[in-house]
This record gives sequence, structure tokens and C-alpha cells, in this order.
Amino acid sequence: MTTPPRRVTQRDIARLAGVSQATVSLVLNNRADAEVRIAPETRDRVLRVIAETGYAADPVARRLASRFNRIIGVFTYEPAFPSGSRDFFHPFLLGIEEYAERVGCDLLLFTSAPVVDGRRRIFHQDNRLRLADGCILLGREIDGAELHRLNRDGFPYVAVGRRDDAGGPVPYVGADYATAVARLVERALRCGHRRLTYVGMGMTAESSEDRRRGYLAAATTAESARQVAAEAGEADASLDDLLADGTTVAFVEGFATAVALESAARRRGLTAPGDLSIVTLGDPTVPVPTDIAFTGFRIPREEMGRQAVEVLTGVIDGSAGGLQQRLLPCELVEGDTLGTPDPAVDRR
Amino acid sequence: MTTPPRRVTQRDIARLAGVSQATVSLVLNNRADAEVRIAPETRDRVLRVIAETGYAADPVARRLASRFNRIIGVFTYEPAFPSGSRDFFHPFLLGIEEYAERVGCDLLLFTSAPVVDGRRRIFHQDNRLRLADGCILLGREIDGAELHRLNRDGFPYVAVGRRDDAGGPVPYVGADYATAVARLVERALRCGHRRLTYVGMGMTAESSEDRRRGYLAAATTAESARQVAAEAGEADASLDDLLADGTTVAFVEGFATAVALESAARRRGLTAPGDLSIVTLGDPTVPVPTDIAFTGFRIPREEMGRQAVEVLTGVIDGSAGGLQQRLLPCELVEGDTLGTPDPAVDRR
DNA sequence: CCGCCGCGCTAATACGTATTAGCATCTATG
DNA sequence: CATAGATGCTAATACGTATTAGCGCGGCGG
Repeated sequence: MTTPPRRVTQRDIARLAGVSQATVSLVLNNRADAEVRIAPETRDRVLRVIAETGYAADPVARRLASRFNRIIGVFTYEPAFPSGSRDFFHPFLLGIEEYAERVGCDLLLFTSAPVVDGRRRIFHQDNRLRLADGCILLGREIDGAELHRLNRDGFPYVAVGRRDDAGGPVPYVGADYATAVARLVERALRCGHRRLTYVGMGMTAESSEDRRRGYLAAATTAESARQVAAEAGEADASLDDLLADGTTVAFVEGFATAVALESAARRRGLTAPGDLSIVTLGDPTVPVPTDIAFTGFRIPREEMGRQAVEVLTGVIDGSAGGLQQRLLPCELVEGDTLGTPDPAVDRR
Repeated sequence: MTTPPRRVTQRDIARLAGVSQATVSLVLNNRADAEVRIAPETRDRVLRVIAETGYAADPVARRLASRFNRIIGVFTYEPAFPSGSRDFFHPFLLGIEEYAERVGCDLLLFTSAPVVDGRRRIFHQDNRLRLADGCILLGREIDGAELHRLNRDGFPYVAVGRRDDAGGPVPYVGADYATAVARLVERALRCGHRRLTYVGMGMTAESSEDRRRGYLAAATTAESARQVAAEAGEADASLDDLLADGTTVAFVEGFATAVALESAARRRGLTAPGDLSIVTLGDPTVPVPTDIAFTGFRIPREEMGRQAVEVLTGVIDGSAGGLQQRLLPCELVEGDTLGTPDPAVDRR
């Protein structure tokens, strides 16, 4: 294979147009300040040569000379596409792409980040972060130490999902889980439920924290508002526990767990919401086949992606004033699994 | 916001370790050629300072000096994520991401490319292509003129899907539609079918071309092997036409058309394959709900994505010898819609 | 004692663009 | 006609890393 023709540079343009490289740069950047002036005919000549040669500025060199690149980095703590996380990341990416296209930015997926201890690391030997003007962070749990470092380095970024401070406020676009869960709890209370159980996933992520907070804040008038942890695999034991407690409504963090719980109940001839109301606290993060329309809420993932780009562009160009933290409302889903508590159980 | 602390550079490391910047670079790159030697104690000292400062090489500067930045561009002629094309692009991206991760490359999605006349353009005013070392092209129909220009510029790229020459051979990783279709035709002939119809989509893309070629090549012993064009919307008219012709097996290019055809038949009390065998020629490109298991073949999309990256890396570093064109076999899907032709119809 | 060689490192330069100080040249003004 | 100011451009430099020619030094053979 013959060695490819060397790329066309500003120097080439300059030679062809009979000007200096600096002039080409000035023309390209439309510099018309009082400081810098280019005669119209010179400008035209340069532009003509540029058009003829199909010259395009090397974005890398541009970046080195400390200019913006119009590249937005996307860092996913798990692979972005593979089937497992597909349904989790996809809506975010959809929104991100849409808004990136709107503002004329390209998206750089950091697929090269090495996986250590089961998760990708932002910072590693050959850190490529700076290729982008800024970066969007996606993932259920984001390493606080890495957020610290981003803050320390002053690198523009935004997290998708609320994050606790990490050596300073973390810019984020999250979903308002606390309010959504609280609304659902209120609704259950209005239905007459008094014995509630929060079935968590035992995670420490902020998103879990927020749901629990909303639950506790709204459940104050309940007779009982306990919390347990459960996984989809232990649905039968969980169900035993719920029934023994006299729980009439379960708020289930994991969608898969809710599905398993409902199946377990049905296997025993029980129904939701007849014998036990089940409320889900978010869309499935892994594909779970089910025909049940669960009562719960929808996470505005796509919109979160869009707004993440919006916030990031603000952080990058510094036009964003103060705090860059947004919580978007979740739309409640009516569903069929929240009903009036069974009097027999209720009066126990 | 206070101005961020200046980045740590090799010069800083050099100063702290009492060596020159060049030495730092040499240590970092583990250069131990006969040409270049570093005393072990010097190396250790430099490495210690690097560890202490948390220094990370600026990938931008690195790329400027080395000409490679380990970035693979991904150009999709339609938006990559949106729902419409979701099921079409996703498997490709999955494979691409997997292999990119393996070879330690990042993925740059060219979302900034402007849409003109309903499709994105690679080449436009502020061309960003060169940020990547090379580029993967995705899309049903790829503009031949743009391929010409890529070839002329000597920019490394690879198309997903077979492409005709464009001012030179086009590197691609495609699916062997011709063989897959031919196999299905042979199978139909073995079942006793003699009157075949190819129901195309009226497209000029290479992928359509290949299917037709395979059809014609294998259908030589048929009594009749005609071609018609149809869309999902005109299923009833198409069905009329097929029945009037005495066709016993239809090879349907568009998955959605096949679904519509089957529905139309069922509405008339006809069945597939009882009254008409239906063979599909590829997976759905848009989501179409159906319970029917159509006879046809599966396009190895994920594997195409993987191999596209593999071929591209070869093209980029020039290690790839000659022609970079691969056709991957499609797996035939047994399905339920190809059967023995109805004797009543057959003998007409 | 000289020359040579191998070792360990550095100085210089390249990569392509953006920016800035300042040099010619021309025009207007006193 | 001298001078100030405006105009149009260029030379020089910075950005941070990679590469290469070559320098100084010590040891060794002659």
C-alpha cells in the first residue's frame, strides 16, 4: 500500500494563497477584531484555496492550542451497548445524541477505559479524558474518588443521576426519586394502607438513598413503615415475610424483584392488588418480561440525557452561573397493582 | 470559579526528578531499545515522581506528535440511537464497542454531521473526520461520492455492508446475502416449489442487489422466477398479484412486508405455508410485532461490527496486506413459513 | 597518552494551530 | 514635509509530547 498523502495543513494553504500560516488561521477563525484585520480580497483568496483543497483543521492540534473541540465525552461505568445494560443506557444515550446533534457536538465514547474490579475507571495510565471538552458520566454507582479528582482538576463534567458532594458540588441531572416515591406512598395511604414495607436492593447509591428518603418522609402517618432488602431470587422468602408482617403494600426498588414477587404471589393463589399491593420504584434496568402493569413511576431517562448535555455545555463555556444541579420529575404510572387493602388483612 | 491549577506536564516531572523532559518521555514509553538507555535508578526516580504527582500524559499532545490517537470514528447515516433505527444499528454498535474495547480504542460518534436532503453528510464545512484515526461507515445506503472522496484522500475507513468500488476497492465487512438467498431458493425448490416470486423493496443498495443476484442464480431450474416490488402498505394488492400468478413461494426482502403479507393472507382465511410459503430475507430493520416464526436467515450484525473494527485497525496501521473485504455467512432460520406447495395451486 | 567505544542522558526539533507583538506601508494632518 | 495613526500582514512563540542526533564521560586497548 502506498503511504497516504500527507494531510493538508494551514501551511499548505498559506503557500498556495501566498500568505502566511498565521493569516490562514486568522481567516479560518473569522477574526475581525480591532486588533486583527485582513483585506477582503486576501480573505477571499484564502477561502477559495481552502475550498479547493478541501482543507479541514486538525481538531487535535486545535485542542492542543487550547481551543474547544466540540467533542463531548461519554463515560459509562459499564459497556454502553451490551445486552445486559442495554435497556438501562439506551434511553440516556438517545437523549444525549439528540441534544449533541442539536448543538453540533460529536460524542466520544470512552470504550478504552480499562476495567478494574469489575468496573471501568476514568483515571488510568493513558487517560484520554482531555480529548473531549467535557464529559458525561453514566452509571448506577459512580466512584466518589474519581469525582473528587475531576473537581480538583477542574475538568468540566456532569453526572447523570444525583450525586453527593465530592470535594465540591457535583453537577448533575437526576430524577427526583424522593418526590416520586413520596407521592406513591401518599397515594397508598389515601387508599387506606397502614402497614407499608420498603423492599430495597441493599445498595448505597444516591438513587437508592433518595427513594428511601422519600418513603420515610411520606410514611409518617402509617402504622408501620419498615424497610427490608430483597433480591429477585428470594421472592418466596420475601413474600412470606411480607405476609407475616401484615404488610398491605410493598414498595419495591428493583423492578425484577417486583415481577418475581408478583409471580410468587400468583403461584400461591394470591393476587395483586387483592391480597397485596405492589408498587415499583422505577423502570426495569434489565429486560424482564412481564404482562403486569405495575403501579409506579417512569424515569425521564431520555430527557435526563438531553439536559445533561445542556448542563455540560454550560459548564464548559462557563456561561452557567452557579450550581448546575437539576432534578427532573418522574411521571407516575397508574398501573393495576395498587388497590384498597384487603379488610381481612387490614384489621389484623 | 477559580482558574484551575495548571496541568502537570512532563516538564514538571523532569524538573522534580532532575532530568530532562525527553528522559521523562522515554521512561514513560518504556523505551529500552539499543538506541536509548536509561539507568535503572534514573528510571525509578522518574517513575516515583510520576506516581506522586498523579501525572497523566495529555492524549492530545500525544496524538499530535504521534499521528495516532486510538480513536475510531463511527459515522451513521441516520442517528445512531433513535427508536426508528434502534434495532438496526444497535447490534452493530454492540460488536463495534466490544472490539474497540478489546483493542483499547475510543469511539467517536459523528453526531455533528449536518443533515442535508434527509441524510447526514460526511463531508461538510467543518469536517471532523480527521480527529479519528479511521472511520466505520454504517447505513443502508452510503453515498458513492463520499466513498470516492475517502479513497482519494487516503483516509482509513471501512464500510459495514458490501459496497461497489468507488474510485478503488472499498474496504468492507458485509453479509453474504447472495449465498443465503440462494440457499433458501434451493431449499424451496427441493420442497417442490416451481413458481417463485421475489418481492423486493425497490432499492438500489448493494445489499438489495446481492439478494436479487442470489435469487436469480439459484432459481434457474424454476418454472417461473419473477421479481416484483412491494411495500408493507400494499400487502393486499401484492397478495392478489401473487395468487393470480400462481406463485407458491414468495421471497420477501422487507421483513415488515412479509409480516403484512402473512396478515393479509390470514384475514382471507389462507395460511402460510399451507396456501403460500413466505421466506424473509433478513432481520427486521424496524420493530415489527409478530408471533410468526418466518423462514429466512439471520444477519450476523454483531460479528460484522466486531470485524469492521478489526479490518479498520488493519487499514490504519497498514499491516493489512491487500484487499480488505469480508463477507460473513448468514445463518439460515428454519421457521414455519416454508412448506410443500399446495398441489391444487401447483398443478394449475 | 591517545583514540575509540559504549553508556546515559540532553538539546533540538517536529507535529498543526492560535495568538500576539510588531514591522512595513499607506493616509491624513499640522 | 515630517509625523501620527491606521491598515494589513508576518515572525515568533506557545501548547505537551515523541523522536533523534549527538554530547560528555569513563573505561579499555594499543
